[in-house]
Amino acid sequence: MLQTTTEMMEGEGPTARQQDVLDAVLRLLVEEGDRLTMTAVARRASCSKETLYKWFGDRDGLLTATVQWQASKVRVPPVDRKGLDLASLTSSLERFASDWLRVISSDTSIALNRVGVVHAGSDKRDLGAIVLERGRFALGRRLKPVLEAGREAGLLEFDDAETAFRTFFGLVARDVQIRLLLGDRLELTEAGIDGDAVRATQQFLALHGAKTGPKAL
Amino acid sequence: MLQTTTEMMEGEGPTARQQDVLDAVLRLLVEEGDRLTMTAVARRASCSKETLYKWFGDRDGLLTATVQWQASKVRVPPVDRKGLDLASLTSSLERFASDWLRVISSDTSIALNRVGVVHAGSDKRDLGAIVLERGRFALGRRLKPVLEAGREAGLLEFDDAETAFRTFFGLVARDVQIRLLLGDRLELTEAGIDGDAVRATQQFLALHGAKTGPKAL
DNA sequence: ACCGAACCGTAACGTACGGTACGGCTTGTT
DNA sequence: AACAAGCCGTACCGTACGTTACGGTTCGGT
Repeated sequence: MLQTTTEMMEGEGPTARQQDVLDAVLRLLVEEGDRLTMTAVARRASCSKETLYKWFGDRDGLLTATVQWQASKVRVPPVDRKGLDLASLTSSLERFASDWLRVISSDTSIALNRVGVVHAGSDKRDLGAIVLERGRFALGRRLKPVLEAGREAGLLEFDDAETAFRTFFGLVARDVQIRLLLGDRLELTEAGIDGDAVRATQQFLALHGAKTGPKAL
Repeated sequence: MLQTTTEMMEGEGPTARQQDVLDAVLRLLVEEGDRLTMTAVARRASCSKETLYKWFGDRDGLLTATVQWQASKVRVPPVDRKGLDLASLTSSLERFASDWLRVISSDTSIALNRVGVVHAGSDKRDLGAIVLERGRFALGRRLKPVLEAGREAGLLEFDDAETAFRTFFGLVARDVQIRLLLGDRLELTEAGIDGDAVRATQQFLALHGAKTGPKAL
């Protein structure tokens, strides 16, 4: 409720102790869903509620900080645009696909997306927007340069990178995310994920691969 | 809380008056999200809370009845498997795709899916399972016979109908559902939906269309 | 006309939880 | 040693909401 800087809002990230608290929130979010209480957080993190409110302002502030904290932990392996050939492009796409599948099927991602969906349903749209921004849109920003590099190298053909990305997204995610969010017990094995990544990549290449030479599959 | 038949649980569907109540819940769910209160429902539906509890048992019972009621309203236009050629198959798929896009982008669907996601996050997994069952899985059951008819007619090629359906699902829905659930203002015009349906269908045919004769696109 | 069932509107109850206040402990500073 | 700051644990407050209870009204059956 306080507009005045309640800490955290400022530049530098959370302190080590605050990170511990946020990790506790994350774990609790996985276990309890959105009905976690401030009391439970305080108990789990071995801190007082007073401290929680001093650091994060209110419950929403705590959840927001948690979402951002988790998002900041996702590291982005940069893609080298040099020496791009079909093999390296293929493996890049497969890599993106399997990484993404692993992310969206993780407990934390599911819990965070649930929180985002809940908040998007209230008037507080912030959390949903953050999850979207750090998830789906961040992925798009990372992948589009790869697609465009592929096009410049004559390996891919498409008009709009955004549209091409969305096709790739659909081929990779399919019904996985909505099923997991709705509670479907969908067991994704390592091998299954890798297989799906290969399949999605091949399908994408079949749709957008340059028609020069014999296409794979 | 009552285990004894609290009405509704039995065979016949809700009475006309009960349907009015459920429609009110639906409207309220669209407006308020999951934070609708029993008091608000009673006021909106012009009925007493006592009646709500008598008819639906408790809050979850009311929500469950609402989800099932909405799901039962979706009518299924049967697909004729006779005289299947590429043109009719294509238009069937396009029809499915545009119908589906219209459903998942509707206010009621978004609200209902949000409720399902929320409940899937609690221990009450029922609502999520129902939404999944009446949504994604119902679509699969409806579409798979069409795909298999297309295969028998020599128009499609695939090993597993389930896998083929999931590909189609991904090509149609892409990132639309998760974006809407997370609160993204995604304006889907009629023309845009129809265009996406055509695109998804063409992509699906490019991947799974029989290799006899020149393929479209 | 009378009776009972169903139902409406509202008031009341109990509880869970967000948020606040406070006493005591630890740690670092002078 | 004395003091201040920061924080933990706990008790407390106010409120929102699920649930129950009840008086009054409508309505179909006899």
